[in-house]
Amino acid sequence: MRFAPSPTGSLHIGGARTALFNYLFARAGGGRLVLRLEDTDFERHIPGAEEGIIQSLRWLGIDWDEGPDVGGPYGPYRQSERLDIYRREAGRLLAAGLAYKCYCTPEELAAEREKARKAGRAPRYNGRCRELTEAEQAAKAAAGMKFALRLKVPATGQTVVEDLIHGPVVFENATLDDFIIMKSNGVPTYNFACVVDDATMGITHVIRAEEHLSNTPKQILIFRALGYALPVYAHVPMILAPDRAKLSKRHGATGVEEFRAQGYLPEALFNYLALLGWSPGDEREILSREEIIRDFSLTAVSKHAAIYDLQKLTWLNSQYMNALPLERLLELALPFFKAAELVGETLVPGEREYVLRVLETVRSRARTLVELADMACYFFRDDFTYDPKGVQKFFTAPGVPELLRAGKETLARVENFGLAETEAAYRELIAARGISGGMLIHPTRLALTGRTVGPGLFDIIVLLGKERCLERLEKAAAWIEENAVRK
RNA sequence: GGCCCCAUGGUCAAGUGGACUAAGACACCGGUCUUUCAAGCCGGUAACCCGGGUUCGAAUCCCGGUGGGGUCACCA
Repeated sequence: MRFAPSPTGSLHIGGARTALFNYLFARAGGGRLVLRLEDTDFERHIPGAEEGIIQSLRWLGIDWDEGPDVGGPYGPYRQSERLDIYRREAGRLLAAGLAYKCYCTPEELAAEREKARKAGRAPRYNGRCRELTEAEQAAKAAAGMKFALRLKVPATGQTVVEDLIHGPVVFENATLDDFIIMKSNGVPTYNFACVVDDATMGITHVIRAEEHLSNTPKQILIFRALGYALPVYAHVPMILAPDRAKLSKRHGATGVEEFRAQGYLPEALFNYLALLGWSPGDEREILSREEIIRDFSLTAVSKHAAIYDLQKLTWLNSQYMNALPLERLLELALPFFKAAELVGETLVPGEREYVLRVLETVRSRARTLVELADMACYFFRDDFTYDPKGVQKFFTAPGVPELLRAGKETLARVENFGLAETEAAYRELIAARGISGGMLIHPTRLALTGRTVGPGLFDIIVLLGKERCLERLEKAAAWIEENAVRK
């Protein structure tokens, strides 16, 4: 099987899901997966797109057995490097009389189409050049006119696509026209290059998005003309944006790279994408790569398009954030921590252990790595500000600075700075003052973190350590006095 | 518009003629836990597009509507 993107942009989740299904099918059935770049349109070619696509696929954990970057016995794997192969195959068709030269200009054809559209007819090529005599052809060639190659399509009969997901899909040949297989610049069109490659690369299964279903009869006709055996087709349903339309840039972040930047985990996206159009048939939703590979089957793929749901992806992401080994989470989170300048380029001795402890206490609250870095912020930096709403709520009562200093003194006296010890000390202070726990705990959290929400207070206290707690409590007390916060 | 595909809650999705008084998940709502916020746990609202057939029996099969999507390039 193969995944064949064109380097005209970044990999969006629709393409990623198609790649994923190819990958799953290959790995489940012991087949080979080949990555092929369809880069015959040099005008839409975007420099760097190929690298971006490869990077996105690898980040997701999808790998392939043959491709432009890893080589293989059927290379090259970029269509732009296979032009001689297409020309050779096209030459065969021409010689066999299965294709012919068309001297019509793009302008003429566009005019024809416009006329057909106005007349309410389907725009079809009229086959004008099909019956050109030798003499007429020679004349046009002598005049230096450029030509494209068209395939002779039978005017009658049917072409049937035997699709693994949809079953047989029948197309009337009469609805097709003599389409172009080689452009006048000597470059093949998509359908032709695709077929030649699938045939010469030994592709047995073509798994692609349903938008290609209507191309398939044309490709089958080319296969037959060339005399190659047909692959098995499976057209997977499309992924639609929440407005039910095909994915496009106006739908915001739909690229794999963007999800990555927003702090989604490859494990979560992999799992989510697999669930879009496929299910194991039971109630399991959180599945490992191995489970998915083991249970995946094309016949279990649904027929209808799916609308992706960011909320469910986010939920899955949070599930993975909580279930992954801490070491793995650290690896994934580190780039985000570095970007937020919570840690430096390299971790100083002991820092790794500290970060792991932070992750452990914070991760159940974060749904993405971006949120994680944000929530971990005050464990690494002192330069936070106090949440204004929190200030209103917890810093305005009279006596708060004094209370915070009392808390400071209390903590200062704790010998063994552990969870039980610090809490016991604080509870004692609360009891001695005859106040409710919240009256001390909330201002303390705000003083220590700048926030009103977060992990349990004593988890924070212990993790920050005595020294920083005392500093921050004093700093907050002074801040309140300086800023004369009053109700 | 022609051709093609599709149709179970807002979304993903189980279901392949009787086990359907239609699973499960996300989201939403309520409760519980609690120093806050999450997480967790418990519970709730919510669906077979419509109309005809076939059948003892239809979410499931057939036909027709309707709706949604895709595609109609010397793009891929």
